[in-house]
Amino acid sequence: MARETKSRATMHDVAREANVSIASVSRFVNGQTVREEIEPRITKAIASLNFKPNSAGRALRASKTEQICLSIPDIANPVYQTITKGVQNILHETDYRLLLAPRNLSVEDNLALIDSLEANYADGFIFLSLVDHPRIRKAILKLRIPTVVIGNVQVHEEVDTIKVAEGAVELALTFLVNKYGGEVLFLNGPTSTIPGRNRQKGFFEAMKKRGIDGSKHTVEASGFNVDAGIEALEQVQNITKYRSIICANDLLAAGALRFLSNLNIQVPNRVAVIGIDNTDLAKVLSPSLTSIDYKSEYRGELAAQFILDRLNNPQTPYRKVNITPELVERESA
Amino acid sequence: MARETKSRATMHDVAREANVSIASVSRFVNGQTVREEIEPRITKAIASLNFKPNSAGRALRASKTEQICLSIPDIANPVYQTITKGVQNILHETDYRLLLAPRNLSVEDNLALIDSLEANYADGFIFLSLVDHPRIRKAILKLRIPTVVIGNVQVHEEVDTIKVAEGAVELALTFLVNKYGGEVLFLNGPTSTIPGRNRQKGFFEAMKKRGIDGSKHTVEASGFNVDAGIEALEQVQNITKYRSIICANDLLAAGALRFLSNLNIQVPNRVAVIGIDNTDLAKVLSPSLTSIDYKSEYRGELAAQFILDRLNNPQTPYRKVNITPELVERESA
DNA sequence: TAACTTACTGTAAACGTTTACATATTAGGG
DNA sequence: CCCTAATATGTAAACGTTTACAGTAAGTTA
Repeated sequence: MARETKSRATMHDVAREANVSIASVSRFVNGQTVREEIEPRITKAIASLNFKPNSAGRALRASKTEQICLSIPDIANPVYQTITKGVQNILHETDYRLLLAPRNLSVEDNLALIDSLEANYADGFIFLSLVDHPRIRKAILKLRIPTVVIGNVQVHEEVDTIKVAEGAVELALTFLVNKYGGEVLFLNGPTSTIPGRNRQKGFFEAMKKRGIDGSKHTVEASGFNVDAGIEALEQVQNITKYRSIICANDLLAAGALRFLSNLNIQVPNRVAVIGIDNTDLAKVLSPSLTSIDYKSEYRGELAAQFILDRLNNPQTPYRKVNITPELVERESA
Repeated sequence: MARETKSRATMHDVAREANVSIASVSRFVNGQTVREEIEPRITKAIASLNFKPNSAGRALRASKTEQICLSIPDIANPVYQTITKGVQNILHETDYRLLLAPRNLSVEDNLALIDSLEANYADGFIFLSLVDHPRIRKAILKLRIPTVVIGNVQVHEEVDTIKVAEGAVELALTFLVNKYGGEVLFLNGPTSTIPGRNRQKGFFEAMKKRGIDGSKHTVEASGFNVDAGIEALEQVQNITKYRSIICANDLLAAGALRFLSNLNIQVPNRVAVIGIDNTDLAKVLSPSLTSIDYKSEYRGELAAQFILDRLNNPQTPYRKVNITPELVERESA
């Protein structure tokens, strides 16, 4: 029982069948008007031959692939899944397909990916990286396709950018100090990453305002994941001297909750916990996690929309969006 | 400060620069051997012109896109994220790119997607759907590209298939009855879906063996998500007459934990909970979730590998893999 | 009716590769 | 040193679209 073997019908076949030129078929397929008399002939031929325009042919001639490439550090992290979902929400309404680039953890990963885009397999690029490097910035600026950068990469120039405004950690700190008083611990991710650096900076500055040296109240996990969070807290002596913990993302916060639960430390009565990102995870944890909402789905939607806008009109002025983070209160604080 | 404007170098340019024919450049780029004398000339020309072969040109001529399309019902579900990760693990080692199709919840979604693949934008297709329909099965069989079906769709014929063996629910039931005794409630997802039907069938059969009518102990949620799980349990009268709950996936289980925690019902002391899928979520919930491992990452890896194998050798015999589910014990049961 | 505009159609070239085929070069054997 | 076999190269034709251009038909105006 062999698979259907005869090759696909081409536009030529349709043209012959409809007794019309190939140019007319192309125009019809692309939504231009054709003489009333021939339209049904084309429609019929397309249907009877089950014609679908070959995307490679189109891509080659029109240099449009109808593909958008999305680069994220790690698909295992809910925040990137949420961003991906946002991107999909928008692309779904269009003819664009989503190309999901593999995890880009190192500078080399990123450079290789950006470089590969020169092969013209995508019309647009949404870039989201944990790491930052002059060569990455340079490579992005050299790209010939519309690019949106999500995150606080220092790309000053002609690239659409979607950041989250500073002050998220300050927001958390104020909330915790007002509500509970006492000392606050900051459970950060690796400071070798962009969010690690930025969130630490935010914490230090917020603490400084209160006349405290933030570095004495910070512990750095080896990654932005649950296990790293647990391990980092195991290094902290006398955890209960802290009234609350700010975690640099929801996964670290999940680790913190687990760690505290193992020690039978009540959350939030004894120690309060707050996360950052407000991913789906936050609702599901127990106690449910108070978290700073980074509006990830919206950021994804925005990024996709920016790409589409620029594809439609390359003259669109470059946009720099600053998302305002918001605290979402749940049980853990 | 305009973006780099001169267009990309083509193989022609490289050939001219290296003073060699375009065919030689093509052959060199594709790893065939060339005369020792000209190899450095080509290498140098490629570097100096920063040449990257245009993927549309290649795709058109060689009819190979170097893209694999993955279709999943919903990227918000951790189990599909895990499968996606598995696919990425394998593709990452190759030159293939991953195309993530938008959510395919309805029969129409699926048909439109499968149909669109006729446009030849992918070399292979990994299909994973919640719904089943004769037209879908027929459409899959008509596809001209290697296809792997993940899940219990009834495609008997020439398609690689990766299923999870029946008996997962039986496994859970036996475990719970042996450990706790008492009555068991089955919190299912929609029976309009494939997993909903299958898992229900598994439960009914397992109960029948014990002389019990499973339908009296089943509640059906409106979706495979947390909120649907909570809502469904709210309809159950006197939940504490059950000693344990089997949930059709981890998200429903998360809903169950939340529901029980709201009622201050101790898990597992009063009611035990078990999930299916064993996603990352299971470890993070509190209490951590005992779950039936469906080896999702592995299934993703397997699917990708099957595609690659068939692309390398179309004669590869069709494979039907049956994954054995395993119970992973944690705190919730 | 002629002249002009408008609206559509067809021809043919182009997009950047790969590859069949013919030709040129090199190596090997006697 | 010649003949044959093996290997590498170059030419040119595809792959399936889109689109500039020229041409035709139809409609409008005077």
